[in-house]
Amino acid sequence: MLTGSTTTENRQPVSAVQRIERGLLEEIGAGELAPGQRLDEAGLASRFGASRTPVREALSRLTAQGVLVQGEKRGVFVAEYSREQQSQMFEAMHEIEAACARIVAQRLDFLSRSEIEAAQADCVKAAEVGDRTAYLRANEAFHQAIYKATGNPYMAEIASEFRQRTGPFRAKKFASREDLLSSAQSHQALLDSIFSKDAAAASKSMRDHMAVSFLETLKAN
Amino acid sequence: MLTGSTTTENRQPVSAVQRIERGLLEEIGAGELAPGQRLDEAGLASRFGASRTPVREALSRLTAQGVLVQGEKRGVFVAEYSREQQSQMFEAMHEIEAACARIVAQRLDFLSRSEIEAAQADCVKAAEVGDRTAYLRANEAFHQAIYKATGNPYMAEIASEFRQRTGPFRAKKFASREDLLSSAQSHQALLDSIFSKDAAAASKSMRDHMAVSFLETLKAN
DNA sequence: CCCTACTATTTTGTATGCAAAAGAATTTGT
DNA sequence: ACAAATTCTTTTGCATACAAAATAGTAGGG
Repeated sequence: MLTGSTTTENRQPVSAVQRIERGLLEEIGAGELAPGQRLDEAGLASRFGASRTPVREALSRLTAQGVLVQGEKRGVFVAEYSREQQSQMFEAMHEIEAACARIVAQRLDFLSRSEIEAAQADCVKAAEVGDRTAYLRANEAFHQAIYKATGNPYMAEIASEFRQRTGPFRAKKFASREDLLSSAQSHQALLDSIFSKDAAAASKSMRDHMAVSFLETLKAN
Repeated sequence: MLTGSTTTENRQPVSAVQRIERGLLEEIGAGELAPGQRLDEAGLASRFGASRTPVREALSRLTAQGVLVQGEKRGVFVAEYSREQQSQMFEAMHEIEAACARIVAQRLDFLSRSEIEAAQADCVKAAEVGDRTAYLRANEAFHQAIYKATGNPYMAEIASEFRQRTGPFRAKKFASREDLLSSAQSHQALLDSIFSKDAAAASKSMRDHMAVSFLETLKAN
């Protein structure tokens, strides 16, 4: 969304701050750093082979982005959310995703349609062989292709950020091959409505998709 | 949105980082720091009576939030947006605001209705006496009351952040007493539809309100 | 006058040290 | 045995110094 990018777009050396920030984001997204877990400046400095200064800066940036939270007096923790908060986050996410679907239905062009279809084909392939890791990656790419097709970087960024935040608990619903196949099938229904260019239908279809997704996520957590 | 809060909720001393971050946010919002303007670590350190360390941290946090952007090789600048980017930002803002209106129409209760009405009364009062500063403040409070009424802090936070980002160029449309009155009147139409509890009408009404708002902003800039 | 090379200056990223605050452990008193 | 006080340790926020990178300024040559 309105957050700064941590991707290196130019050929600049990656600063220690960026390395640490990125490394932590990956660990949080992968569930290696659990919600509520405390992060330790000195330990991280040692782990990432840097001094406390860039560690502090990376931690501070991540608190500014809401990924980490600062304790009242001391300590920085991985943000955790109650069930109610998760539900509110999903609600907001539903709204954003539905808006994205509507916008895409209105402004779909040949290129973005192709990109979305390619991403869906990857989802289907990964689901059929029951490759969970590949499916998670393909699923993300699928949704990213939809965001890109909005042609609005701000919509794309908000949506991406919600996906990142909800990623760890969302990932738990993809336990079996059947789960993967079901998800990929759900995508197809969604795409049919988007490709119909009926904005209202696309929006509704995305809401339905997200609602099912949320229920499955609740069951899996 | 999903950014960390910079408000001090407990009785903790305000750190230099927080002071600097807040000070810069205020200056940007007030237009005292113009889009594209370069910020200078040493100058800020001197200005805020601190060393470079907290200045760097504050700047880094604000780049993480997208309020500032880092130059390719050096320098930190106030983020600036092309007309197209502003348009995209407004589009995203329209979606969020329309979603907020719909949610409020669905879940309005006595307390939130009262709060919104009180905020609108302040807008009307400020508009009638032609007090621009008071109107800007009341207008923000009005929109904040709507966000609060969603009962969803994530929706509220995204919406607030868009308002903060678009604030400087939006403020320019409130030049005369007539502008203020017109805006306050537009609010009333919006509220009628929200208070009707018709979610679709509320959503549409907010879209209309935002569309007019955007056109006026274009004219004033 | 323009271009290149060199030097000086500025900016950036980070390491280290220090003081204050907070928390944990130990000691003392009842 | 328990509570309060004291001491020790850890954490936090920040200042300062240093080295590397980037930029600006100057001199010399064509």
